[in-house]
Amino acid sequence: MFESINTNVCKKNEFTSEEIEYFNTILQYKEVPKKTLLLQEGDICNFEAYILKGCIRKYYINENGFEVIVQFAVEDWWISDIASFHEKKPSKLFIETLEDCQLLILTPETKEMLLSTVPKFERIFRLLIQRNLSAMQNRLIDTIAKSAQEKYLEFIKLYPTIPQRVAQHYIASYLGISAEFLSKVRTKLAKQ
Amino acid sequence: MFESINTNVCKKNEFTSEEIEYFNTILQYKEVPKKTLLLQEGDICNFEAYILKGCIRKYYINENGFEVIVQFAVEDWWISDIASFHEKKPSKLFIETLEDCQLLILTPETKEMLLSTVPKFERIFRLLIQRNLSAMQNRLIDTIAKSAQEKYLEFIKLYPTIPQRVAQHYIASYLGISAEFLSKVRTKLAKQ
DNA sequence: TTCATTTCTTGTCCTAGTTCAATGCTTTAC
DNA sequence: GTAAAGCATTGAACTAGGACAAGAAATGAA
Repeated sequence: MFESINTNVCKKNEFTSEEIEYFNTILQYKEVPKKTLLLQEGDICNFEAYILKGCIRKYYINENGFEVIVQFAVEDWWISDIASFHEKKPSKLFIETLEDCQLLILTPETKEMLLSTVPKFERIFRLLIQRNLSAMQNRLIDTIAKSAQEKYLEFIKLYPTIPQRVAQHYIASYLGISAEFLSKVRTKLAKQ
Repeated sequence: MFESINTNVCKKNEFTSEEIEYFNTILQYKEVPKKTLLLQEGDICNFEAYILKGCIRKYYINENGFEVIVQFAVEDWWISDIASFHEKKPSKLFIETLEDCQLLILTPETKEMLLSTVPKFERIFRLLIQRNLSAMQNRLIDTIAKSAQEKYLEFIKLYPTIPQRVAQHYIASYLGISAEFLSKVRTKLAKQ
């Protein structure tokens, strides 16, 4: 059960087997059916979830009811609202399972225990956030500088498995274009 | 000279005066004239700069020569390409002073020294990145979900001092709209 | 003070992408 | 197995914002 998280998170063998074992005892296994809201606007996010199996979306609904998908997460990704989790403040986001999911959970308490027991994990999580920030920055740049078609091609190149798993209108919402226009882009591409 | 960085970075008095003093000896003071490139695409970013005085922009130029401003930074902000800095890989970004600047610099070496000597700083820098990530996420959402006028109003609300200091076309580039259209938005707002 | 450079504005025309509505196609739920 | 709901596609009409061009205003350098 822990193989994937151990190889993914503790990649470069900076950890002793005791440390990894401790890490594994800290994690809470959880199964969640599809279409479950793990977090709602206004809640304080009390988890960081590593996905063993399944697919999840994180999204924002603005004052006009307009929905923007902030992140898709599949196997071996983490999902959380970090700001809400760390600062214990109400989230502005929703997190919903799109498929039945198997998760490994850290809570604020267990994460705190982990970090104070094995401080080397600080670095792991900092790298995680850092990579997140880079990815978010690249996405912002693409959102501003690229056409709908370019964004879609970039998306399927970067996340080739996701289009097969999630409804197309979610991808449109992630890319910041209308579902109808994405459909038109796709038929145009198919004709070439 | 160090007052502002000490109150800003070490806010909650988690540090002893020796620790703060050590922090200050680590920082390198630097003056840079306006219109200086601190980082170019392809360089490895070797600094995290805290701005004592001045104004800086960080930007990306895509394959079509299209420019996107990723960040403005003024007094009491940090600026760097974190990904390039930490992973020592070539940057895709440019960083340029817009005014004469006074900076306090961390290099990979001095930061490493700081963190190994006073590990509590790990937390400070993690919080910094975390807030950065939140801000970037909000900006992405606004970029997708808001009209040009809404984005501009949001911008001047969030960063009221910046419009007086930087050329308008830079703000347009930050917002992801053309300079001409921003001008039209502004004249429309002025008429109301 | 002047000439040059950069920035801002305004107008015209154009297009990428939106909105709305209709239709058919897939899932899902009993 | 069928009804209902959710999805994807297509077309027609519309619009926010872009591209280009030309002039005005501001800034700066000598």
